[in-house]
Amino acid sequence: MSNEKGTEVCKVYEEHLDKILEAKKKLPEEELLLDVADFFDALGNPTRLKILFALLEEELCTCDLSNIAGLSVSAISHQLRILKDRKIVAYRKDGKNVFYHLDDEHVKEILNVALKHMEE
Amino acid sequence: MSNEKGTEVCKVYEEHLDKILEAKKKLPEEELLLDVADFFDALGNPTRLKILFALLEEELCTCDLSNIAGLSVSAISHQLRILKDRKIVAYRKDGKNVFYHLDDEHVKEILNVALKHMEE
DNA sequence: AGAACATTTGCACAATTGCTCAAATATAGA
DNA sequence: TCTATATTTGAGCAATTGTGCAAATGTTCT
Repeated sequence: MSNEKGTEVCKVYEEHLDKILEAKKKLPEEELLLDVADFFDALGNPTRLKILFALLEEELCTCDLSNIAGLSVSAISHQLRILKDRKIVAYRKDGKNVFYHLDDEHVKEILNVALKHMEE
Repeated sequence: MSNEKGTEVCKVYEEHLDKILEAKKKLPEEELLLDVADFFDALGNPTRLKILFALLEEELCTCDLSNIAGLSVSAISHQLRILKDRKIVAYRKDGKNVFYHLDDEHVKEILNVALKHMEE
C-alpha cells in the first residue's frame, strides 16, 4: 500500500489515524517550517555560532571576526552572508570597515536557552 | 602577516585588539560551542523539525512519523537516530512499535521562540 | 518454527556545505 | 591617479548530508 507520495504505509496507520491527522493538522505550514529550519540551520555551524556569540557583546568587523574565529577573512565573509540573508545579523559601514551586529533579539534569547540546556 | 592558524591578519588588528581579546575571552569553550552547534544543527532540517513539532503534542511511532512527514520509514528512522543520539528525543518500546517523545523541555521552549520569531 | 509487521541498519548516490585561493570591488589617503 | 587596506565574490574541491533500497533484526501471533 502507498500514500500520495509513494511511500509505504504501515498497518497501524488505521489504528493510529486520529493521532496522525491531529498531528498533521497542528504542524506549522510548510513554508513557515522551512523558514524555521533555515533559521536553526544558520545557528547549527561552529563558525557561525562563534560569530554570533562574539556579536552578543558588541559590533565587530569582518576582520575582527576572522581573528576571533581563527579562520580566513573570506571564510568569515561567506558565513556572514548567510547570516545576513537570513536576517540574523545586520551591518553598518564605516570607512573601509563593515561592522556587523545581531539583527534580532530572539537570537540572544535562543542562544542563552541553548547554552543553559547544554550545560545541564 | 599570519596568526597562529596561518590565516591573514588585518591591520586593524592592533587598533581593535581590546575588543577582540574581550570577545575571545567571553566565547564559550570549544567543546561546549560544538555541542550547541550540534544541537541547532539537529533542529535545522525540515524532516527533523517536522518530527519534533509532531512530538510536541504526544508520542508517536516511527510509522506515524513517516506518514506525517511524508517520507519513507527508513528516512524517518535515520533522522530519529540523529535526534536520539543528541538526546533530543527518547523512545519507549511497545510490542512491535517504538514510540518516540521529546526528551527535553528546552526544545519546546526553543521551538516556540523560533516560531514566534519567524511569524513577525 | 514460520508468517506478518515494525523498525533499524549499511550501502550507494545526488545534492549541499564549508573552506581556500584568486580575482573583483570598495574606500580612504597621499 | 596610484597605493594600501578591507571586504566580497566566484570557482573548485573534499567532506558531509539526506534519502531510498534492500537486507537484517525484533516482536507477536498462530
